[in-house]
Amino acid sequence: MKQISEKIKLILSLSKTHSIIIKRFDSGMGNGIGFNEFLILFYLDQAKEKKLRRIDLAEKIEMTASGITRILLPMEKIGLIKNDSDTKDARVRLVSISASGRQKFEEALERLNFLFDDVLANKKASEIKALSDMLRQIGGEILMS
Amino acid sequence: MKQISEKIKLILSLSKTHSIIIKRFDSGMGNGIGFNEFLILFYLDQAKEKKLRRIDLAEKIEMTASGITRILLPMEKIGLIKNDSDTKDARVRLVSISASGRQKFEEALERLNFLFDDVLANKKASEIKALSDMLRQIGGEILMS
DNA sequence: GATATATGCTTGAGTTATTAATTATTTGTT
DNA sequence: AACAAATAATTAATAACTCAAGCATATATC
Repeated sequence: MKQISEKIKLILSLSKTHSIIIKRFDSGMGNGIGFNEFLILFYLDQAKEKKLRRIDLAEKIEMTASGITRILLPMEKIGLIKNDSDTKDARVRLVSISASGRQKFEEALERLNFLFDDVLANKKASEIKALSDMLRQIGGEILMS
Repeated sequence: MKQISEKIKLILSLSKTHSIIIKRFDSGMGNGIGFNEFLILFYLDQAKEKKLRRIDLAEKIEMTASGITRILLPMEKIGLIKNDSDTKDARVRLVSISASGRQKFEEALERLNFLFDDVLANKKASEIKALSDMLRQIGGEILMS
């Protein structure tokens, strides 16, 4: 039996759990939106009145600018987001969340919170925070390596 | 500013770090194979002389049977895996890793280990194990919820 | 102030996955 | 034994992304 390091096991665990979460989100509990659409609405909601450039959105959700163009198109069509031009830079197309987009987002957020209330019921707040921080750190380290 | 729960932050962290890992793996460090191909080779390597059914592979890597069919086709063509039929059940097509597949896998594994030696350099073994266990637990909880 | 280079975004083509339907075979029921 | 239901795998159609190229605009350099 080949010995598999704990580092590799970590990657496998992370990958598997990620797949499970995305699958669950996309099949029903996402309130009609996919996980990446949820992420977009999240960052737009965080930005509040401020608008985001497509390129910034791309960086935040680890997607290409091309992918952003394509995912935003139907989102605008069904009124989840709004487009604006930048007065300072004509190349830029700013994106902001609409009222109905914010509502849809908040509903999805609530469902996600409910699910994880159950899933993480036996975890201490400190544990959750520690796990979260560690994951972020790892991501940062990879980007810098 | 809307308050975002630690639970949601955890999902965001997990998702982001996952994206970063996959991106890094698929662009170069995977030794020519993609992350899902790596996962397939991993489980086949673990199984050693035992062969796996496509459906089992699908479950292990959280992919559909259809996806497995498509990803295995080119892998067989370039000789990373081998196909066999089951003597007991004619519906089944068993898959096993080839010698060259094992070599390719071990090279990718080594690179991944090197990368994470750096990335996790400041983490204790116990921390890594704890993180890994917690992620697996969460995945399990979601499946049961 | 003209020209080279960089940046933001979109588009066409290709890739990789999914879902729904189909085929082949096995298992269970009467 | 006959037939219904379940299971393993594939296929066709579709979805969601990527990469490479291109267009428009902005910035820097001479």
